Amino acid sequence: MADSSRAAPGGARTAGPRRATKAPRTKPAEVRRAELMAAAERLFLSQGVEATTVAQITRAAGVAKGSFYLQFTTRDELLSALRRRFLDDYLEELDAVVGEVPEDHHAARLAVWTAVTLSVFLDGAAQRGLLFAAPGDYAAPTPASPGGGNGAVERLTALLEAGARAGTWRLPAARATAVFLFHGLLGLLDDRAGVDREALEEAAMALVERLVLASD
Amino acid sequence: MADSSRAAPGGARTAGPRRATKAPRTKPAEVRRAELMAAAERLFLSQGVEATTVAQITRAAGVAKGSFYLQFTTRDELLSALRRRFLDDYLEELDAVVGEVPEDHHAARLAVWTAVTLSVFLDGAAQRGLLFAAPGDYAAPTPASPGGGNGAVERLTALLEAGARAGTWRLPAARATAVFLFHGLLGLLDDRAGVDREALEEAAMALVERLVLASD
Amino acid sequence: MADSSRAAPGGARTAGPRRATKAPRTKPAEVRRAELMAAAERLFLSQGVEATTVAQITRAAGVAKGSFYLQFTTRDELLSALRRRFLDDYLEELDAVVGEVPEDHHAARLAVWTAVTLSVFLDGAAQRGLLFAAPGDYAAPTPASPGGGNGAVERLTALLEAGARAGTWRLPAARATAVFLFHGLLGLLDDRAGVDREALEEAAMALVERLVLASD
Amino acid sequence: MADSSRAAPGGARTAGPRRATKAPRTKPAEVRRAELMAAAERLFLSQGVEATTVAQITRAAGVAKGSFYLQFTTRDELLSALRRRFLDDYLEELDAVVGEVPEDHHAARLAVWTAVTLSVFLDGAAQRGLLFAAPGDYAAPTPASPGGGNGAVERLTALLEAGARAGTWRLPAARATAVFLFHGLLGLLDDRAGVDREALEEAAMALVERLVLASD
DNA sequence: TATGAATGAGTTTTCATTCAT
DNA sequence: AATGAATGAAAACTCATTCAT
Repeated sequence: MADSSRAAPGGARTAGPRRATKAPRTKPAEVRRAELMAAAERLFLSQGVEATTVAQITRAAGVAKGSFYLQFTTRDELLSALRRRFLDDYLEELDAVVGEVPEDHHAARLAVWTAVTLSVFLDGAAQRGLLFAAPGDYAAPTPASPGGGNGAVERLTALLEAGARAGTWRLPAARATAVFLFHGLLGLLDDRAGVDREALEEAAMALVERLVLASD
Repeated sequence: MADSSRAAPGGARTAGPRRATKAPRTKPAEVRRAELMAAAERLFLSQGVEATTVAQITRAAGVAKGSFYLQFTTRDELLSALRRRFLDDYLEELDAVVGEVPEDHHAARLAVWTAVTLSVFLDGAAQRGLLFAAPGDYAAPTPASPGGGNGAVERLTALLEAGARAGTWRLPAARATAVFLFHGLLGLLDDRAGVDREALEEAAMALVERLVLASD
Repeated sequence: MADSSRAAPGGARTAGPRRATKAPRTKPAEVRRAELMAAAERLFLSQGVEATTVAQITRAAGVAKGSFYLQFTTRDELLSALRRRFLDDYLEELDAVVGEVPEDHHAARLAVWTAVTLSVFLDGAAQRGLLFAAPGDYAAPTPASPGGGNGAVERLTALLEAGARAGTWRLPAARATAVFLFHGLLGLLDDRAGVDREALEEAAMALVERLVLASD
Repeated sequence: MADSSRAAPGGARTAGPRRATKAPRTKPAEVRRAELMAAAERLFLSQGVEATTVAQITRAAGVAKGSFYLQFTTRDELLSALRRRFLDDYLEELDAVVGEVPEDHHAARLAVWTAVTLSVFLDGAAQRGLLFAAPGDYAAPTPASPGGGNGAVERLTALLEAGARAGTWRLPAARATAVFLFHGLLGLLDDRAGVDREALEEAAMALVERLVLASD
């Protein structure tokens, strides 16, 4: 602030005792960014998003506070980046795996959609709560916010409609079913107290089948 | 902090000449507490929990900042109180309304459970996101956090099990079904973009029936 | 920031060993404000405006940092307040003292204007540089910023015009003369190296007379 | 840091095949310094000194941040350099132009001094406020700060004294008059609201004459 | 010489909580 | 019980300066 009373910063290493090999202090932006995101993810998980400060993140990442702002303009931007990355990965996997199933195997596609969703949110369980805390975060893109929605429900809706058209199942409201199904699944994940993965997957699959394939 | 039904302290009223008409500055703790909670609820709804300060709450409630701490030891305590109250009201209504249906009318009980849940969360839609933001907030009481759980899933589980025992429906995993159903329902609420209440209730009911009454 | 990880502040006195008499920790806003302004003025004087931090000001005023923001919404607001107060005082004195001289004693009015200006800026010498650092701070109110100007030049211009109309002096451009005179005076103040007050006033007066009463 | 006229280092140019056309990355220190100063001047003008960061300056100059510190040890040093350069140019022109007037034409010398000062500060108007913001920046070198002073007042003082000795005018206090005159002039520049250059110069000249040549 | 990633002290501002009246 | 001035511990973000490459 002052013209002439600015402190003279100093070097100061982070830690590391020797640096025998290389360990360049200066890393590619990509790497730094990834390290910060990883550190943040860990902290968000253990303390919650709100309780985590930029200082903690940089400390955990082993960089100075200022370095954070070399990668993100804002604490919030990090959050968005985390969200986006998680979603992108999820949707990418969804598309890849579902894409391998022949288009007219609707039931199989549904099973695969469910399995992938379950597995992604199981592994990234934490992200789920961390990144989609606000109600509406899973919501469909509305005219008001066309960027909304997360893609998963949209894909599922399309899948359900295709199956309905083909007569694989009968569904009065594909979109509502998709939403119900998606959230039901996530709820299951939230709730899994002492339930092992196997059992969880089995139960989930059964419920999905009941819901979609119900003869009624 | 005190009980609840305490007469408005007006010792000086009978004798003292001034302040004949004005409302008593000293209100029963219960009333103050309720006023603060109401103010907080309003603010949380319009601005979000994080963005609402104690100062704003007391201003809105028309009391001094210090008075807040006469009713709540902490800002967080207010949040808990709000949560607890919402849940208690919900569960109370659930018990009351479901209780009116004969014990052996399982399908009717399920329908009523659904209708009440839907209606409560529709009206208190906002609270939902405000008060149950963290993952696990709906979860069952675990050994780790025995205070967890919200009772709704537990009641639904019991209801589903009773119906299964009676043969009204067949369910391999009552608890999982209850969880799935509950979250699916909430998801539907989150997602309702331009859907009117009627349609929402109808769709929800249909889905619940499909899930539970599925012939399989 | 976090919902539940806020630090619990503590009391902590400022200093004062005993507090035998009264010294209420809680002072009227007016007083606190004045104390902060006084402290700021002192610091601005010795270190410059830019180099002075809010922390320094509150420390000097013997209050906690937060107390600053009870009186000023912003560091800049303090600056404005300081400016405004200085100007108001100056103009008030100008009006009061000049007002005592009969309206048609133009030369006397000019002398009084000069004396007051000199004395005010001598005593508040520092403010001058502190508060009117930006070029244009003394400027006339323009159509663009009608609030601009400091009033002193305007008053002087009117005074000079009156004298010209009365034939006390002849002036081709009253406004320009006023501006020139005002800044010349301030320059003198800036420059006074080892010159005592008496001498300064005498020299200033002589110059003003030369400039305005020049027979030419 | 080096001299100034150094051939563009192009040792590799004759042999190496690449970079045949592009400008040399390595420029003489003088040039770099000048480019940085130019960029800084531009930014200071448009945003203010305080608001301009080293990063902005280097970006505008098309060099890396680190290169700044190859030319200036400090941000403040750049400011000094800018100040010094402006003053040097001004004084140089003053000496050159005034020097062309015969030594005994005191009135003419004064007129020329005024014209040059006016013109320099009119063109470099902005620098004025940017570089001489602090009070005392125009002041005479004092025993306390012997580096102070800007030379202009000193030259004017000498000029006025010479004229007084020659009887061209009578001045009780040459130094005070010089200071008054100099600041009066600058004030005029500051104040010029909608006044064109011509009119400004005319008014200034008239005031200077009144002040110095006053019959009194 | 040139680079720009990295540093970290320092700044303003916010706000839960306390406590003297 | 009620008040609201006072507190001070953070938090987010900036930026002059350094230094390994």
